[in-house]
Amino acid sequence: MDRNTALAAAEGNDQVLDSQKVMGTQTLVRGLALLECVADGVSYVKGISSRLGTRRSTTHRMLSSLVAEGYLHHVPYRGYTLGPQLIRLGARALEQRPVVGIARPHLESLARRTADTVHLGVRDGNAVLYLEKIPGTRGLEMRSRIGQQMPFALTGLGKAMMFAIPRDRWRALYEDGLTWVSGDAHPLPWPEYEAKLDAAIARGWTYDFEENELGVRCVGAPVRDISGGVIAAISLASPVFHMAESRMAELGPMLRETADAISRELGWGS
Amino acid sequence: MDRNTALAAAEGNDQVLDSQKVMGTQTLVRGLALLECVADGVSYVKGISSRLGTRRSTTHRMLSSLVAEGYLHHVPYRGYTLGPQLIRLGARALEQRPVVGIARPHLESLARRTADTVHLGVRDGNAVLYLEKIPGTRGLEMRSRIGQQMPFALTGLGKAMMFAIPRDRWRALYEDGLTWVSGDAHPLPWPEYEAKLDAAIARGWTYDFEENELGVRCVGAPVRDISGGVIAAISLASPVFHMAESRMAELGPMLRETADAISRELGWGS
DNA sequence: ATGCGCGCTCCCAAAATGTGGGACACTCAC
DNA sequence: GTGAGTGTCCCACATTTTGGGAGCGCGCAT
Repeated sequence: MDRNTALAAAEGNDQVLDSQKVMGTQTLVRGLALLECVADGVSYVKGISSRLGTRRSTTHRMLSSLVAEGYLHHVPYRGYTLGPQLIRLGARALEQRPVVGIARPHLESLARRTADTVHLGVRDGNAVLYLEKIPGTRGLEMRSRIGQQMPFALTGLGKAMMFAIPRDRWRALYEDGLTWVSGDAHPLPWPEYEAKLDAAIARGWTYDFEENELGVRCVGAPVRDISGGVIAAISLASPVFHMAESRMAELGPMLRETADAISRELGWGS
Repeated sequence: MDRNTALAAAEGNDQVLDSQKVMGTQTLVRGLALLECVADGVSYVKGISSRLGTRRSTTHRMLSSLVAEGYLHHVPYRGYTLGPQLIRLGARALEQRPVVGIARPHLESLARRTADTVHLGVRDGNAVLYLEKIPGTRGLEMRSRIGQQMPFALTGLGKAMMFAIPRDRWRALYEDGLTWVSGDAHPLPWPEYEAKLDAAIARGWTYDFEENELGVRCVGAPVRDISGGVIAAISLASPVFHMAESRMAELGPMLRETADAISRELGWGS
């Protein structure tokens, strides 16, 4: 089955075992892989079938089904793009996360008081997934978007969620984060990173000094649920100009209070 | 296959033939139906399998695959919810629509000048699908959300897109819209509806007087692309209090100009 | 203007894939 | 406790999927 090896190779990491896993749904899994493929901008049959390792006729069959169900949008001879059903389901998926609805008013209050950009994110594998964003009102827009992923270890959000991750896994996440970096980031060297994370845990909130995006600093804090585990994090971000170290130190407690208020609504400490 | 008839009925229009269509992807189509099922809040195995018409073991197999791929989130003995991959793909699907990115600055400008809620939507079957929303700054929040659907014929957005729909299909869309209405809407009777739509076409923008949501009025205008066809629409909405008829008449031309500016960027009239 | 690559739509035999029945351990709610 | 329902196996059967092929049409590049 060269298809499986191809898929495993495409996935890149420890998914090699995955391909062996839940068997009995080849068509379904292939269809989902096809969606990812289109999500990555591969919009023509040839590219898709070569990336999936399926023949043209098989690929066409799946494409037609996905188009018929509204998961793909199709313009003949112009290619395939993600369809309206995915927009709908994506919105539903957000609604179904209790933390989003509960956090929103708290985040709005934070945004009003600080004028900075507010984020809510959860862990998704080795990434942070943004669930909510309230743009700052200083006229300088962050590039982040709901549904976007960022390296877990190199964001204020991710570092706040590190609080609940066993120390022996920090290094792996840190190393993974380095593989994401483009030009405009200067991550800390490891020993310093670890030390700063320890300090953040003692303090109760995290700092990010342009480590992920040049010119942007942020402050983050973890959100916990009824089990006491960290299930999300919030952050405040702004251009360096508005984020002097002294101001960050003032924002920290505010972040932490907001995060704790959300946590309490989720049942934390009750 | 009663599942297919149910699906076809849910789709509403000429999809009845569809169920016979693209065969050879049963597992994929079932898996997608499963996602919709979970999206509708059916989160337990029993409910899902009965709605899909599949046996427990088959349902479990699909569920496990979807969880493994991140399309579903699973808490043992607590049920299934839509997963992070759908949030990601939903966001990508939005990015892949050129109209969203092109319209955004125009919509932001409109929002700043009017302080009302701005919407961008496209047609999705018999519904309007919101692609963008900029909340008004009058403190009164609309319930609408990106990714949400509304009855096509009963919204300012939908009526603006009616401009390009052959007159002989208006009635069907109107009737379909009536099947959506909850308590808080008073749709116009048909003859009046048709007359007002004619007037709107002559004028170049649409009005909606609380027909879809009680207490909310809106003004809409169509967006065209290079082909000249209407591919989207924009609208301004606010509580009745801020939407006197006189003000709506002033907003109309502004809406139309913004819509046309977006259309031109999409290649309209070039 | 012409050609070629590729997209779209059929068909069909072979076989790989998915199905569903059954059994057992476990969890949760009543 | 008890029972309904979930999570996890296994396996023989046959339905479903596969992919090769052939034809037509579109559009890009030369």
